[in-house]
Amino acid sequence: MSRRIPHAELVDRLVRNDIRPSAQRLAIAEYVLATDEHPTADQVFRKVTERHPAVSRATVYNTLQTFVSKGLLRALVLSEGSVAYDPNTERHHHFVDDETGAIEDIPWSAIKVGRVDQLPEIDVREFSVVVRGRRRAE
Amino acid sequence: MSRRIPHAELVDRLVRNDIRPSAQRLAIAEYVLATDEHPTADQVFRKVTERHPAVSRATVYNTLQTFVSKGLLRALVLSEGSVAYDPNTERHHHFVDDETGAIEDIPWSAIKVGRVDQLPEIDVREFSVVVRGRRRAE
DNA sequence: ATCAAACTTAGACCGAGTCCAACAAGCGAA
DNA sequence: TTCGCTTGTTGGACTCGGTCTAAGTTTGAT
Repeated sequence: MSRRIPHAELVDRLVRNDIRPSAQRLAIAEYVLATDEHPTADQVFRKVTERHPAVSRATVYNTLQTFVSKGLLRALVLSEGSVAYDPNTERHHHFVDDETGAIEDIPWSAIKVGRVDQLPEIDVREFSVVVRGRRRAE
Repeated sequence: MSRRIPHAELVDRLVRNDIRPSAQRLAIAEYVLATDEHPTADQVFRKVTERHPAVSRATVYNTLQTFVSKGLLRALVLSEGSVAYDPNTERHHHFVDDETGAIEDIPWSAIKVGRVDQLPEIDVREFSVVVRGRRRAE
């Protein structure tokens, strides 16, 4: 997976979301907006600096936060230890593999959840189901 | 909330779960098994050492892991930053307050979730709904 | 060309959590 | 009892994810 996104399209996505398309941000976007790996910030840092060694840690962290605040990424708090980033900003659920710790998306339609907005005392902003288990041997 | 658990009952719960009731473990259990605060490991450490200053950080972390592996606690990965512990080991969902970051339990019966065990390719060990939002002003 | 705002950098710093080597306690066997 | 093994505890060093800061660079508007 993780199709390559054409440069022009990346620039366009940043600009449309009010983010100046600096070289560093494009380098980060190139990886993180295309991946399906749910990387942590540090994994993004390592991956990006493979190709662009000059990009600093602070820039990666700042940029990820910018992307989240502009809606290009979601921050997930599902994995042990650190926050993971998910370029799939549509509603979906998550599966966490017990063996590997890997996070995968589950389509919204695959699980029915009822009554969440009828909870008294809570203004629901969002909700999702987190499933933990293991991949079934095929 | 957070009723005091009698000493004898604490000892009994540890013993029944194959955990030797050392003084340190009891000091930790006394707080963490009775609280409804969903503390992080470090919060447990600080709370316990208020009363028992000699207990070391390593012991707290070790003990919490022991308690989790023996089923006295659940480890939650919901809060920003670190793992939180929940003495409520019955099935329940969680609500994370956007403003305060506080985690609260939602009764299992309050939300209906369908079709989770019919997911192809996944052996489901557990699942729960995480709701994020804010407490409604009363 | 100038200047301010936005951006990036390296490295210091922080705090949560783990690791380790040494010490202490608990417990069964003789 | 004492011996010796296992289990538990300690504190300090260490790691690692992440933040902060001060200084330098780039950008875009004028």
